[in-house]
Amino acid sequence: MGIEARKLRHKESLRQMILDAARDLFVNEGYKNASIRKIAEKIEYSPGTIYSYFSDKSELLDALLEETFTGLDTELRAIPEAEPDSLVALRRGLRTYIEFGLSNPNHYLLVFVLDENSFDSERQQFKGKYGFQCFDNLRRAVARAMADGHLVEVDLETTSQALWAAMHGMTSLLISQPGFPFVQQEALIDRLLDILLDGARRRGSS
Amino acid sequence: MGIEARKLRHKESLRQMILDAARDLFVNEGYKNASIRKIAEKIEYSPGTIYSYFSDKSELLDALLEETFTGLDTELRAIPEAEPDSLVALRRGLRTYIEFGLSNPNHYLLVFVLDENSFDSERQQFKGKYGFQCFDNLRRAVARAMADGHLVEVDLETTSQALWAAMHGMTSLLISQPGFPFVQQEALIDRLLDILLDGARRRGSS
DNA sequence: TTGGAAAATTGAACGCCGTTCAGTAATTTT
DNA sequence: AAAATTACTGAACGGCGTTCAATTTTCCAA
Repeated sequence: MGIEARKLRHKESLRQMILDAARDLFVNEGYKNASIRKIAEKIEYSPGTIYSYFSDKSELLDALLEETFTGLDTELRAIPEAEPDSLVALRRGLRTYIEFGLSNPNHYLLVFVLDENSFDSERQQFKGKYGFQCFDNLRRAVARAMADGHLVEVDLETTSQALWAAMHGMTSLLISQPGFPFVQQEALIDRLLDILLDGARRRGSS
Repeated sequence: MGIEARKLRHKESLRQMILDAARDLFVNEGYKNASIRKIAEKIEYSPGTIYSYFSDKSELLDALLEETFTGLDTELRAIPEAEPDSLVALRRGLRTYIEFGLSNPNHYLLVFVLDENSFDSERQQFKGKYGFQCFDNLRRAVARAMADGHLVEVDLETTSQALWAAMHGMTSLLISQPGFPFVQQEALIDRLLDILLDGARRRGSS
């Protein structure tokens, strides 16, 4: 059995080597510019070998996305446990989402923005999986803030989706339009959060 | 002189043929999948000919973007003249923006989302030009609503950028995540507009 | 009308790409 | 030691954006 185990360990380690090389190239040169040949050269194997570990280039991408987004999900899950005030927790969740995107711009864009075939709905669905998982965290945070009377109880799903859209917009603009003369980033994010939480807040108590 | 004019007209018409064929392919198959060879075949010329009218593939794209976005700019410019209530005008402008994006998804994504080289800042700047032009319309609408006392007078630029980000987010999510179980589109857009305009509104009068 | 210059167009060629697969090398089993 | 299984190679395929020498077409002066 030790032999089987070693073989398996070797396969695993090569698989990880491929992933590491791929991440480096995807992040630094973008998905399109990172060629299978370059990845193969980096790990000193032939291009063909990669295809016995991953069925195609986009499966490499999927594996990396899963790794990265699992991290965000963990971060988001921790917030409601650490923060008793549900409105503060919601705000922190929204900020965390944006900051994750800004720290992992390539990964973020690849999950939330279609740029390739347009069709291929099978894979598109899969790509989105991680996004939908993270969205659940947002929905729970909104639900809690509504239950606590902080937010007006307009349809939970609609409100959550509207907030997500706004977050996504801020994140993707900051990433993909670096040439635009944005005001100071922190102030801009705070202003959007102010507007959103104010606009969704239950009136009458203040 | 009539000869020169005819030659020029012919060059113009071939240029337009190329653009028409390119638009068709860019929109229907996406920028990446639309190859110069396919465009050439469509107009029954050789691939090389296209390069005596456009310096490269992305210049084709730029020309198409300019055509399309000039249309949006015109639409947006017309709103403040037609709508006396500045708050209603602002809302209509925001809606127009989203609807334009939804009607021209490929063009929208190509202007507002980077997906290619990541670097190449020269062209990135140029691509954004149209977006920035449209942003001016939003800023003017916000300024007017502030001047009329409808919105709280927090920094104009910051508020405008925050609203733009939210719009962009809704637009690009609806375009690029067709697999997500969104609630009814109209209701979702309205809810976001409600939240935003409520969150930015001057308090105390209601 | 015609000859030659100027302009327009061609299409083969270059160096990339993702992907496949017959063949070879390495390893394990018998 | 031979056979069988596994891992890996790298040439090859068809496609891409782009270039450019060669060719065709168009124009005007002689």
